[in-house]
Formats: sequence, C-alpha cells, structure tokens
Amino acid sequence: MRNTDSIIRRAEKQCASRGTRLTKKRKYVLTGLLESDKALSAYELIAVCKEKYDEDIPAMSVYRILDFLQGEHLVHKLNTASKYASCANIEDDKVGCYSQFLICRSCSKVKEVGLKPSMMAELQATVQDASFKLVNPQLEMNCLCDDCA
Amino acid sequence: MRNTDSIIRRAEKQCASRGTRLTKKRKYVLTGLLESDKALSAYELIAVCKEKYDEDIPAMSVYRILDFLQGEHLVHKLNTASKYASCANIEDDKVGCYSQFLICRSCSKVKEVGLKPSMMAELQATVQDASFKLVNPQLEMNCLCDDCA
DNA sequence: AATTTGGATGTTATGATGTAACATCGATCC
DNA sequence: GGATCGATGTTACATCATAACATCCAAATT
Repeated sequence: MRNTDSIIRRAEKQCASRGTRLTKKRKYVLTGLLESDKALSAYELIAVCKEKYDEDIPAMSVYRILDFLQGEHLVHKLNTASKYASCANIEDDKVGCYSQFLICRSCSKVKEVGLKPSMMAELQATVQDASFKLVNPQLEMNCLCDDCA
Repeated sequence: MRNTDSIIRRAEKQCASRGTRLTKKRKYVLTGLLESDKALSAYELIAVCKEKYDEDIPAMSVYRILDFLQGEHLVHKLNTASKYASCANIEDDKVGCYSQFLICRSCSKVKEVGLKPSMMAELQATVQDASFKLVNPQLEMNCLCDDCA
C-alpha cells in the first residue's frame, strides 16, 4: 500500500519546481487515480470527487486537469480504454522509462510495467523501417486480470 | 496496388465456407477500407459509401457490418484511434500472425506489420508474470508518417 | 408459387467521451 | 487596492457507439 499523502507532497514539490501549481481540485483528481488500482474515466473521476470530497467538478475541468497531470508526467491516458491511470513511477525518480500497460478489459484493473530497452529498440526499428516516427511509445495490452479470467 | 476485386472474391468464398454471407453493403464497407491506406471511422465509411456507391447506410448498420467483418478476420478495429482498417493479410492465407499497427496520429495512415514470435513471447511473458491473461495481442503504436512528420 | 423463417438492415432514441468558445474567479504582484 | 494571468465554470456541441424494436429480403420448405 503506498502512501498517498507523501506522493502528493512529492508531486506538489515537483510542480512548484516547474512553476506550476497542484491545486486542490488537481489533488483530488490525482488522489482519485492514486487510490484506485483500476483506470478511471473522466466521468468516473467526477463521481469519485463528489463522493469523497463532496466537490462538484464539471467535465470540462476534469479533462483540463487530466491534461495538466499528463503534462506533469503524473498521469497516463490509456487510449484503448479511454481511461486514465496514475504513473507507476510516481513514487520514485525513474523517468523516461517506456511502459507496457496491462489493462483488464473487464474491470479496468491496470498494471504498468517497464519496457526493456531491447524490446523498445526492436519496436522502434520496425517503425523506422516503415518510414514512420514513433510519437509515444506506450504499449497498451488488452488483457483479463486473474480475478476476471 | 492490390486488386480489390480479387480480394473481395476471396472474402466472399471464405464467408460462404463459414456459412455467412458477404452482402452488397458489407462489400461496400470492406471495399472502402481496402482502397484506403488510412484507417477510417464508421462515419467516414458512411460518407465513402454515399460518394462511391450512392448508398445511404445508417450508422447502426455500419457498426454491425464492421463487427461482422471483424468476426470474419477481414477487418481490424484500431482502438487507440476509434477507426477501422482492413487486414493486411487479407490477400494471402497467413492467419494467426500477431500484428503491430503503426498509426499516423495526424492523418490516420496505417501500416500493419507482423510481430516477431520472439517479441510476442516476451510480451506474453510479462503479461503472465503480472497475473494477467493476454486477450488480443494487437500492438497499436502512436506514430507520425513521413508525410506528416 | 405461396409460406415460413432467420439473418440483415432500418429507425429512433440515447449514452459516453471529448472539446470549442467565452465568462468568471482568485491568487499573486505591483 | 488594482492589474494580471492562470485556473475554473458554463454552454453548446461534435464524435463514437449501442439498445430496443420494426421491417425487409433471400433461402428453404411446403
């Protein structure tokens, strides 16, 4: 079990050092994702903020907050699921390590696993051979978790 | 340039042998995808069928047709883009070879490339280590094509 | 040929995700 | 206090997708 408070304090400092602010609502959204082992949609996050903090955040704001948190490398968007998850490496200083996301198609449980450099290199090579440029090397894998299987 | 007609005839036979039918509208949708090097959304396919065949197909029908074509392994859904593309191996008999899709985030151009068994094995191993089961090993890579880069 | 039957398609309404444009709020700086 | 600028609110709308029910049509049966 990770300590949400200490992660939030770290994130706060990180934002401050970059000249941005982790506001109250941004904290609520980030905390919602930190305390969930499942990826959540924007609308699910609205519900979480309402239930846990009695805070009404309009959809537009949640999307903006999610954009902000992605920009701060605190949150990932899982495009195949249209849901969001906090970065696994949010607790430590590892940065720039590309990831493989295992997403349960039934319950949205997510695990983020580092991608070996050798794998990354091979995928990258394929992309270059096809005259494409890799923009965001985020591998999302359509899975079932052990509970749902 | 591949021969759309001969592919359609192959697909027709394949359906017949499975006890399904490649109807006129299903052919229109499949042809639309075959003749595009870009992935197309359901609504873009509606427009293509209207322009090329003067055929009005309601959205609901296009989605059903796309489901059917996926079931026949003639079409892929690219989840990260919410668009659809014809199978690259639709011309030959290769089956069951897992794919890596390079998708231009700007213009939706798609290339489907076979995934090496060694890569597949490694990804699969990661999934198992995390107690997940891989459902659909379709790697979608967020790229830019050379034209858009 | 008429009838039946089941899959394919049409219609309507609605849900889910996401964004554009513009208004307002609120913390910090002078 | 007032100016300023980023954060948030409001409204409207675009896009993707499906549920529920009606109808059509082609092949099989009589």
